[in-house]
Formats: sequence, C-alpha cells, structure tokens
Amino acid sequence: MPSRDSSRRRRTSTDKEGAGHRSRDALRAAQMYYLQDLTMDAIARELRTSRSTVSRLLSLARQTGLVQISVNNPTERAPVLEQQIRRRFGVEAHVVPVADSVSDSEALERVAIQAARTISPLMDSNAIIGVAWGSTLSAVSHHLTRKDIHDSTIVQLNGAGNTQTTGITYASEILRRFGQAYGARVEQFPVPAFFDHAETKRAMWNERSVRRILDLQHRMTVAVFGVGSIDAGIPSHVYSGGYLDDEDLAQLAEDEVVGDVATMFFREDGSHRDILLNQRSTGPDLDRLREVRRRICVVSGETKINGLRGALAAGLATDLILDEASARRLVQLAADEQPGAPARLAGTSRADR
Amino acid sequence: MPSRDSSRRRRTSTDKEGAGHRSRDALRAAQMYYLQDLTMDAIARELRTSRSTVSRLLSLARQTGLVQISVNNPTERAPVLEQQIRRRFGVEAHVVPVADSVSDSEALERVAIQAARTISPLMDSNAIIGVAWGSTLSAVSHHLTRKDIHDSTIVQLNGAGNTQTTGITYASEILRRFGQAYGARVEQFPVPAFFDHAETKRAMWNERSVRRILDLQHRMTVAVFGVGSIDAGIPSHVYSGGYLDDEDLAQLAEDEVVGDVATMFFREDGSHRDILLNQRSTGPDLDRLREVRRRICVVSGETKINGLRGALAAGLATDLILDEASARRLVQLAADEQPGAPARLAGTSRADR
DNA sequence: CCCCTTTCTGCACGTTTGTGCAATCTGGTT
DNA sequence: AACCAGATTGCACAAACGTGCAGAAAGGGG
Repeated sequence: MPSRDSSRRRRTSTDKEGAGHRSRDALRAAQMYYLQDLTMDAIARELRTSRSTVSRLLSLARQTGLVQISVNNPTERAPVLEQQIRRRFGVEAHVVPVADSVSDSEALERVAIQAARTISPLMDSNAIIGVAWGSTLSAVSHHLTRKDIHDSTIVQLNGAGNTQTTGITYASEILRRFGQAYGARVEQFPVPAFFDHAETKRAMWNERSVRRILDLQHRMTVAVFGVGSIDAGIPSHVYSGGYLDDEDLAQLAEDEVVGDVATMFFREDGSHRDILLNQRSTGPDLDRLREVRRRICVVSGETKINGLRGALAAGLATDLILDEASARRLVQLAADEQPGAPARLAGTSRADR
Repeated sequence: MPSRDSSRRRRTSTDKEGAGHRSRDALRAAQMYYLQDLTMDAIARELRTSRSTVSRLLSLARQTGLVQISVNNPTERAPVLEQQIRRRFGVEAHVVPVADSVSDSEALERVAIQAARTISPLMDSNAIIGVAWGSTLSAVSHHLTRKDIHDSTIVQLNGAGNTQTTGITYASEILRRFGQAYGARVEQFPVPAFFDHAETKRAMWNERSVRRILDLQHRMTVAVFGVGSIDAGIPSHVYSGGYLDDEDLAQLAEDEVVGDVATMFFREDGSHRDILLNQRSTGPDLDRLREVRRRICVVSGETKINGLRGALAAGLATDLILDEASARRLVQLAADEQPGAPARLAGTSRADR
C-alpha cells in the first residue's frame, strides 16, 4: 500500500457543489459495502478516512434511501396467515413477526418500523397522501426513511385541536415527518377533531380554507391510518384523550359503534349510517375514503381487534399491516363465524412459526 | 405470557412441506433483522434458537434472494462519469468504485461481484439469456444470487472446446451457475471455439443439434459478455489460451482487429466486415447480436480499453459495467479525439472521487 | 481579524456478527 | 436394531461494527 497521507485535509475546500461530496462518498461507500462486500475498514482505506466515518456514511446512505433493502415475500408460497387474510377480507396483508412474549409497546414499535418500510415503496410521485394521527401513526412517522419523489402532498385526514396535549406527538409533528421523508408539501387541517355542534361543521365546511383541504382529500391517491377500538385495553386516545365526554361515549355505545378510522365511527358490520357523532367529526366520509386507490391500515395489538374487524367489514383498507398475534386472532374469529370454510386453524397457528 | 415450551423439539417432525420451515424461519428472521432492526441475538430468542443459527438463516435469506439490497443511483445527479459515458456512447454505464491502488485481480473480483448484483434485477421470466465465457464471466458467475424467475433459458453464446484447460472454469461451469441462480434450463453449445476450416463450420451450422442452439440465440432477450482486447497486458485467454496459432494472430493484426466479444472480432471503428477469422469462429453474428434487447458488457481493467472502445463503436452493448479507472480513461480518450466537446476532464477526474 | 457556534472527525470501547469445529440429530440402509 | 453419511446445531473465538466523547475544522457574525 502506497503513500496515503498526502492529500487529505484539503478535501472540503474543493467542496462547493450542492449536495456535496458527502452524499457522493455515501454512494461510493454503499456500493462498496452492499454490492462488493468489502468491510468498512477496507472502504475507509480506499476513501482515505476512518472506519467510523464509513460507518456513518453508510448509515446516512440507508437513511436517505440511497440503499434500499427489501424483503421479498415470494407471493406464491407466502406465509399462510397472509394468504388467509387476503382470501377472507380481500386486503393485502403484511404480517409482522413478533413473538407473543414482547410487550405491547415494543410490539407497536416494531410494527411501526416495519410499516414505515413497507409503505415507502408504495409512495409515488404526484401522490396526494392522506395521513391520520394517533399513537400508531406517530410511531410510524418516526421510522420513515427518505424517498425522493416529486410534487407530492401530505394532507391531514381529520382535525385535531391539540388542546389536550396527551404527550403523544401532535398531528402536525406526524405530518411534518411524512413531508420530510417524501419531500412533500404538507397541508394541515386546522380544525378540532370534533365540533360541538353539527351546524358549526357545516358552516366551516363552506369556508374556503377548509374546502381547499377537503378538495385535496377528495383527490387523495393514498391514505394511511390506524384504527381505534371502543373496547381497547389501552383505549385509543380518541376515547380517552378528552375529545369525547361521557354523553358522547354513551351515544357511541347506543349506536353500537365498535371503532373508528380517523375519527369516523362504524359498527361491527362495517356500517356507519346514522351514527350521530360522525356528523360532528372532521374525518373523511367513509364512503369517499373507500374510493381512494390505496388505503393502508396499520394495526398493532389484539385489543384493537374489534375495531379492526369493523374497518375490514367496511372495506376501508386495501393494505393491512399488523402484528402476528392479531393476524392469528383475526383469522380465528373469521373461521369461528363461518365454519363452512376449511377449518384448519389449530394446525395453522402452529405451522407458520 | 402464555406457556411456551410445549411444542418445540417436534418442529422438524411436523415438517413436511417442500421448502420446509427453514426458509420460513429465514423469512421471519430477515423481516426482523432488516425491517425491524432487531439484533440477531434478539431474533434468536424469539425464534428459540442460537444466534449463530440466525446468522446463518440471514445469510441464507440473502443468498436465496429473499432479501434484496439495492443501491439506488439517483439518476438525475448520477455520478458524472456515468452521465458522460451515457452521453458519448449511448450505453447505460455502471461504474464500479475501485481505488486505483488495488490489484488487477482484486479489481476484477469486485467488478464481478457488483456486476452479478447489477444484472439480477434485469433478468425476467421467460427470458432467453445468452452467456459468453472467459475470465470475466467466470468471476461474475461465482457471485450470482438466486432470483426466482420462471421458464428461462441460458444459452451459450460461442463454442469452447475445453481442450486446453487453462485453469479457468470451463464454459459449462459458468453456464451451470447462471442456470442455478435463475432456475433456468441450460443449453450448451458443443462446438470448439474456432473451426480449422470455414467449411466445417458451414456444415455444422446445418446440423439439427446446432441449429437448435442457433435458433435460441436468435430469440435471445438478454446477452451477457466481456470483451477481449488484442493488446491486453494480461491477454484475454482467447489470445493466449492456445485457441489461435501464430498465423491466426498475424491475420488478426493484418485485419486491424482490436478486440472481440464472444470470439467474434472487430476493428477500432466497430466494423467487422472481411475479418477472416470470424468465418471460422462460433460466436454470434455481431449484426444479429446488436438486435438483442438487452446487451450487458462487463469489463475490468484498463488494458482492455482498446477492445472496449471497439465494442462500443460497434454498438454491441446497451449496458456497461466497468471499473472506475477504465471509465475515466474511456471518457478521457473520447474527449481527446473530439475536442469540440466541453473539455472538463481534469476537473472531472477529480470531482468524482 | 477574531471569536463563537456548528459540524465533522478519529479514537476507544463495548456490542454485534461471522465461522471453524466438535457434538448432535436425521433419515435411510443394511 | 444398528449403523452410517450428511445436515444442523451451539460454542468459542476472532473479526467487524456502532457510538459517546473530545478535539479539530468550517462557517458566520461582529
């Protein structure tokens, strides 16, 4: 190995160009590491820098989407659970492997990481991406990786007066992260989650500022949301965050509501007609939502199962990302209801481990 | 957390299904490692196995193409060299970063690894893939990663009587590896590289067994090849492997040949008319080759530059994978010839490091 | 020109990962 | 039943990797 210390500390002075030599080095390093299988140490020597810098360059390359790692789900022999869900509910399922023993919060975290990586490839240029808020989406938003697409817009799906800061990140924070990851404009929806009076909502819905958002929502090409479930052990913060008072909750019970998507409520069979609270909610009309091309639902935790079943019955999602335990439970319940179908369940829940 | 240790050592007895639980575990492990960022140790605990097994599962997952890692070359601000080559020669260039200080053989190895990974995404179902042989292709063949495509065929581009085992892997070995990686049928071309008499070739070309191969070559959708260069420092073994005698070499010189692709020769300007040896060579007609949709040329080493320039002049390739030094040299030479163009060369060769 | 703030770098350390080897397990055969 | 060949496992060790920290460089005002 020849001399190596001559041209060194200059480097940045030659640096002028926009993205800089940093990302160029990151590309080089990524190629050498992921395509040529060199060690970071070897790369460091070629790049005349330290191994730790290479480590950081690679980390940058992953972060900025220069490197894309995809785990291929060979569709034919896909895991049994995903096939079953697809068949029964007509949604593309992405089951996140999580052992039953991990805590709920860790499971959420892991579903969120995998969700963030699963949705990236679904995002395209010129998209209008509707994003809800809630603990699930918040977690997802933290793990998005950058993807360079152009002229896209992130639009908030439902209002969220952050009057009651419950500690979760604000809706605006979630949106900001999405916007940053995809280099997209962000359009907030500056209304409270619920109006007190349906008339106020009607009035607001005629305001130009609001109509602009509604129009964007109308032209959405992708929607990303979680679900709330009325009986969730850790109740969706819609139900516990002070948005609804006792009277509202009683009304929901009377209307047989099982859950919500973006603060729009529905029943176990998926119906949402005559649910009073929806008249005061700022979420998107569910019939309209169903027309969005790609509707991605992220769910973690068996406690949300009832809300999820309602959402599936309503046909709100085209893609479903959920943890393994919930997936199993979902299939199980469906089989119990409809025993005509091949009842290979006990076998199933073992086979896919 | 419920009981957990009941069903365990059974595992393989319940195992019957084709691919088995091994690849299923590999998929799970891959998801957890690459999509959820768990450590192998954590995965091992969830899978109830040892960390080393997880390491091996992941290695399997990468090997079998379950995990796909791609390094995204953001086309707009692509490395300068690749743009320049694209503009001047009309081929899609993939420049492999290799420091000038590494040995030729190591450079070849690294170009080969990256080439193998670069061509995988280009392979599709129902393809007919023509493959040449030589030290470059041999190196590439060692690093192919599996990709599940269906009903494809690998066809040998030119004959190679392995009468003279020079130590490099036989053509058949190269083909076998390609076939295995892509799950494709392999069609060998059982003729010597060169006939002694052109008439023998004509006769053979009417044999049914040969015609079948020629027909496949005619329907090729992808071709993969290196280049030979007459004056290569480490001469392509076509020129030194005993295939050609002194008289042949003299004839090549007289015909002003600079190099070959799949044992078909051409001149610096890309022409190949009236090159006598081509009448006795078993390689594909170059005019025909040019009609193949995707023609991938892999080159490592500046010594091949003359052959490469001829091949490019002949328009034999649509995609070019080459090491950085050669790429620089290529652009340099082109600029010298045609000084009208923006002569930003000194700057260039520095800027892209 | 100097000073302050921000960013970047290499080192050192602890963690994480790959792999040769011996022990074990599996399925098939005598 | 006993045996054997091949595959698979966990262990132990070495190699490779990530990151907090302190110092150095770069950029931005005054």
